[in-house]
Amino acid sequence: MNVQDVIEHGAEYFLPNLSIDHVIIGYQDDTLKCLLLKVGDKWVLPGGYILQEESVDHAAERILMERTGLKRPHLRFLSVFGNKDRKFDNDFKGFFKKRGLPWREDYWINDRFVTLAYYSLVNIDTTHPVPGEFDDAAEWFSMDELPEMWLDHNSIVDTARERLKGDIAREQVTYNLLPTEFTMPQLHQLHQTILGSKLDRSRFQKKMIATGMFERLPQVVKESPGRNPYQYRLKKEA
Amino acid sequence: MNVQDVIEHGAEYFLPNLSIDHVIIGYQDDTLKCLLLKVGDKWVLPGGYILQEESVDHAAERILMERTGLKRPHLRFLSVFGNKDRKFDNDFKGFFKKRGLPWREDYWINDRFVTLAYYSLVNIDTTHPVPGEFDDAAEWFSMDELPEMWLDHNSIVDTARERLKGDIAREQVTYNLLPTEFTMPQLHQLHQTILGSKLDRSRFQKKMIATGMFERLPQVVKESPGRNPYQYRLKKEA
DNA sequence: TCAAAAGTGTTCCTGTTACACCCATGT
DNA sequence: ACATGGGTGTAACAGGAACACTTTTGA
Repeated sequence: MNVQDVIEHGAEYFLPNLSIDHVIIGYQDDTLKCLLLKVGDKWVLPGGYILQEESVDHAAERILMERTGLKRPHLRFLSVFGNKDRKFDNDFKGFFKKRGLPWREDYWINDRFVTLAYYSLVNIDTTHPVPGEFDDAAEWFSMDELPEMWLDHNSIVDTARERLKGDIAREQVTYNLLPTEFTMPQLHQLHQTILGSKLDRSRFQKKMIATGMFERLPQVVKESPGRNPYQYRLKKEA
Repeated sequence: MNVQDVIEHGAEYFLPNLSIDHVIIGYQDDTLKCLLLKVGDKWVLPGGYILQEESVDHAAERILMERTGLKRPHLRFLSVFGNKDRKFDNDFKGFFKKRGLPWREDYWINDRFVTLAYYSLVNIDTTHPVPGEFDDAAEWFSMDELPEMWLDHNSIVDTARERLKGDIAREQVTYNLLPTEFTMPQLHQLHQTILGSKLDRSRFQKKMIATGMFERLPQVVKESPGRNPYQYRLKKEA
């Protein structure tokens, strides 16, 4: 479905005034990053609309899959963003002009939208972004240095970052951000990056191993100076 | 706005396909109760629609206030319910028949609706339910013995009950369910009711007092057999 | 004075904190 | 050999769990 089709016929297929946005979080170079798409001059979160005969959950997974190809991601509801003046008309106006397409005030996508925001944790190396019809580019940005984004998308990202901090204290899900095989020092550094504070290395390691979620692989990898760490991976559930 | 107005003109004022539902939780006779409204032959959660020029947050508070008169309730987002076949047409059909009103398939309220569910904790004695135009009655039901409800409203209540269990472990908000002055034994019993399990009385009391959130009132109340408990109330924030 | 209810204390145990110490490897 | 980084151990402490003890009241 190309841009013109979405504008003209989208209202027949999608629920109006309701959208889904994804904060897709990855980890690279000791930095938390999220996937953004360039639309016109600014950036947006990967998102989409809900089909009229489709559940919200299904739409969230479908949209994420369309942009990343991921089938079983760690996907979690973040929050509702529903300000009364949440309209993209100005942003779309610039986008249409840049594309040389006609723009009309009464396009359904110019309406006020309530969005359901989700966040997901992905391995950046195995995620292959697929820009959509509206997107001029797809890029990973440090969550601490975001470009100018449409409307409230900046604050959606900030909300996700805060939420992640709280969530890792309760549940072990961060391994989603690493390759399937990883070392404890890597996991340790990741947690420190998420929390933005130091964690006792010794205690962290024992705590992680004590969860019983990970199995140690006999292999060791050689690197530079010090001792070689073990690798771990998630235990398969029985 | 009466029923006929809502049906005929609601689509001009409200966002389509999106609703808000409230699980309003109170506590009475050692039981968690929630406020339900009778519409036709079955019961529904108090709810409503979002005005086109109104934020979602504002709508949630407005709707709650319309049905309870409460201005500053403990209000919390619960979850999105968005099954693909979430339509109330059959339920509305029965309701219209019972009221002797004409019913048409294409009424906007018969469309598929995604709902944003909230839960709130209120003091049952100071909450005065106000039935709306659609409602034949308003009643408090034990959350463990719900009547037959429209569509998925039963499971929304169940979700709220589960959520509450988790939330009280993290934050002290349960005092919202009690009068402004209460005793530790009362608070203790409330927590046991919410969790559905026994809590060590001694430890509970010390833990609550240790939070420093409550101030002890010198007064004591006389009752029956045993010793008279102190009363407590929430400390005013500085 | 006895049972019941409320307040306080004691003991045990677990998990957290902050280190110290021991291994392995590259320079 | 030594600095660096990874793995394990230990002592001090805080908080949770289970239960005993004391105080106050009505019958």
